Amino acid sequence: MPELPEVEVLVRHLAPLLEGRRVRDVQVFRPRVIRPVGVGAFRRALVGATFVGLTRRGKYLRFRLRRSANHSAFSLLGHLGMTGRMFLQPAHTPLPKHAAVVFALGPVTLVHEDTRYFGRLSLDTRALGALGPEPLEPAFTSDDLARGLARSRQAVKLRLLDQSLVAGIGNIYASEALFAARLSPQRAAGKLSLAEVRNLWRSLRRVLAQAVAWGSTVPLDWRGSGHRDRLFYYGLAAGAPDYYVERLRVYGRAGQPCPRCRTAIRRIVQAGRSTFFCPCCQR
DNA sequence: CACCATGTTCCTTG
DNA sequence: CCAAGGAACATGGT
Repeated sequence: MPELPEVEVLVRHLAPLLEGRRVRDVQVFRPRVIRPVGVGAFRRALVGATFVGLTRRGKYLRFRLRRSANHSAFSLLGHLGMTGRMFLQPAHTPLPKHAAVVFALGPVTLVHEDTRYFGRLSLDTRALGALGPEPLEPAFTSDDLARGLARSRQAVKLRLLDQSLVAGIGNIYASEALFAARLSPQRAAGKLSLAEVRNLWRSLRRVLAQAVAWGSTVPLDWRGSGHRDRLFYYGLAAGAPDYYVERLRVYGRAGQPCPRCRTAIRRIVQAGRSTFFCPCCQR
């Protein structure tokens, strides 16, 4: 799925475009995507409501809506799963093949499309309660990370994927942060020294912040229908130069030279998922 | 046909 | 209680 940086950039893009728009209609093409179950209740809750805000929490998008000026706002949680996207398109334009849920907003339509339908749109926000701290917030300290890693015999890479330890890190940025910190993904989390944890904490924040900055700079094709590439999840805008493509340093680069020491990047499998690292730099 | 894929949840086994 | 592994979800790319 899009991880914290991709969701953050998407939220910054969408928030001002949604603000003040009223939901005229909701079409649910894939009922399994919505929570709680029940297309009727879902539509009744949303049709007529107005978007008043959009923020990110971990990998979730949190839409805020209001039914009228004297009603209090409520939340709609969005999660993009592995292949989900959200974008606005002009009303009455053809929907993508895998449109799961569509919000008619008058002149524009908000599309949640997802080829694999692992994503969710939910009026139940309890999932947020299970999330750990936001890694880019000042409140997230190296001590928080240390506590999350302490006394665990799990590999540090796997601990970083635990959303209750830190929210928003996925398979790509776990590998990238460990490369930046020069730590082996296979190290037992609880055996890292305090200095190593601090270093990982700094690397994690730097890698995520740089990815957000990069995604905010690169010209993206937000509608992106049909694009599926490694370019920050959405495709490159038409006509944009292609010098943006180099970005990830180890993820997906098995066999290629390490950007630091030229040793071949290795791919291993941890808990059924690929991890990429430099066996020379990362100890 | 084989294997791979930016995620989460649930189940079983040790 | 914890950890590990696998399956499920579902579709497409190589």
